[in-house]
Amino acid sequence: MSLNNSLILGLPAFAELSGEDADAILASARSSRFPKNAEVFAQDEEAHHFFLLLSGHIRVVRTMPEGEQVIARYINEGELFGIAVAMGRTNYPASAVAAVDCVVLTWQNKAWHDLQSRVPGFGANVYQTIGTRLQDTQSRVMEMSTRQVEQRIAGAVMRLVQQSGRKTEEGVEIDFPISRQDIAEMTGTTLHTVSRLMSAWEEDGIVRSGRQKVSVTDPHTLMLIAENRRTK
Amino acid sequence: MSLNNSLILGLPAFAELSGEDADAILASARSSRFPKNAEVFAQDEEAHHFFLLLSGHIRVVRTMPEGEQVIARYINEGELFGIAVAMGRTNYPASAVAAVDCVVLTWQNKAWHDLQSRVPGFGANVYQTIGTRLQDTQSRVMEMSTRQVEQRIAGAVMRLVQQSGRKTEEGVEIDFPISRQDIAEMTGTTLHTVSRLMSAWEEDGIVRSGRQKVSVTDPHTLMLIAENRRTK
DNA sequence: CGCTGTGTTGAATGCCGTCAACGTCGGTGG
DNA sequence: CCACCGACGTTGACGGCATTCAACACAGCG
Repeated sequence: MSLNNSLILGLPAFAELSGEDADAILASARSSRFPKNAEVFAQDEEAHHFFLLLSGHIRVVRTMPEGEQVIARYINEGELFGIAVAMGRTNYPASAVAAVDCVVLTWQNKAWHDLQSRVPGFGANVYQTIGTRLQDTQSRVMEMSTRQVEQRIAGAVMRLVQQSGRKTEEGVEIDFPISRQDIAEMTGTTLHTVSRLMSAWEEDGIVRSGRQKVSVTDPHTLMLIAENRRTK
Repeated sequence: MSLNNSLILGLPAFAELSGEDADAILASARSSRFPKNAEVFAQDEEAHHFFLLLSGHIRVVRTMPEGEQVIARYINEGELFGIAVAMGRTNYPASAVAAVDCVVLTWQNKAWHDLQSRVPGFGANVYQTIGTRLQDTQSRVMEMSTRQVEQRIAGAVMRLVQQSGRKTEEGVEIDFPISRQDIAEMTGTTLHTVSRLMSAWEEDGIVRSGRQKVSVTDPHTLMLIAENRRTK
């Protein structure tokens, strides 16, 4: 047996699943390793598969005709991604790139129906996931419409440490490599502005950051900045 | 019989539906009229119903804690809306307001399961709708990240006339009342900037507009502006 | 040891938001 | 009918935030 069912039994998408059903589901999946910066799938490519991230972090990126890139989201361990099939799409609307070395489960689209019928609550869970992503994206539109750059960057960094933070001796660190350019592509600004603001925050002891690395040492103040309630 | 099944038989969400099934589905629905500016449901309110717009236009609005508003989308005739139940949400994430006098079909959430099992392709159609809305929202994020205000406004106006346009003798007119403020809330800018730019476009013979009314007389040039390819 | 990717910082420009004032339309009530 | 009032629209002046342009520093890697 190649894959152990304990890989998926703890995940929300496969809650309430029996051990033997889990084995059957894993039998139809393929496990693969993607080294850092490898592309799991490419934007506009025909969507024949869907994926589950077992370990690592995936960056989902949309590229415009003129070449500008926007980071749609980061995928965390245990999340489904590339689920074009669930939305009735035939092509991937974005690319998925490994932010670090990753392990990924891959299914063919034709296994979708089997998963829906075999796993209780799978469909509901998936559609809730999509719904959550829609709400997150709407919130991002609101943030870009109503907040200025410093608040948006602070909010983005807060969200990253909340959902992918790792405690260290100097605060909470985003546990994958992330550049100024990446943060700029998440917030609709430039790497220059990100660099300037993060330098200022470092002066004030709010963050510690370096090459592709960001730690938050004073989450409280950073949250105040995100809400534009900081008392200078 | 209070509702005629021809009301819904032509709609994409109810494709491949038999006449008697349609009758049964309508029997579980309630039809109501909402005058202009009436609220169909309110943001954060518990979601007990979902809706289908039979006629009119609905504006979906999200309000921030500080009071700023953002228009998430406009709903056209024949579209489902307020489908929190399909995303596993218990509250509405936005408000829905009638942009003109509207006729709306309302179901209780408990009718959701019945519709899914009785109508072939209903589930797939709904999830495709949600998927499309997610992609649209992502595109909006990209647009706000990479284009400047004039291009964004041009793009928004083009989309409005494409999906809700009505031919008149002086071009294609958006067939519901829309103010400068509304357009600003769709594009993340201010009513002042919208007014200035639309005045300039009117000078150039690209649009004709007045109180809560916008007609596009030169769609080609407006599209060029949206793509930042206009030769001044 | 050079090269590429990443990060920092200064200076100048300009887009567009803010503030302000005024004009106009349409509905409403006396 | 007309006067009033609120919603909507226009336009000018000003200024600030953030981009743009530029130059340099530093790290990791082959």
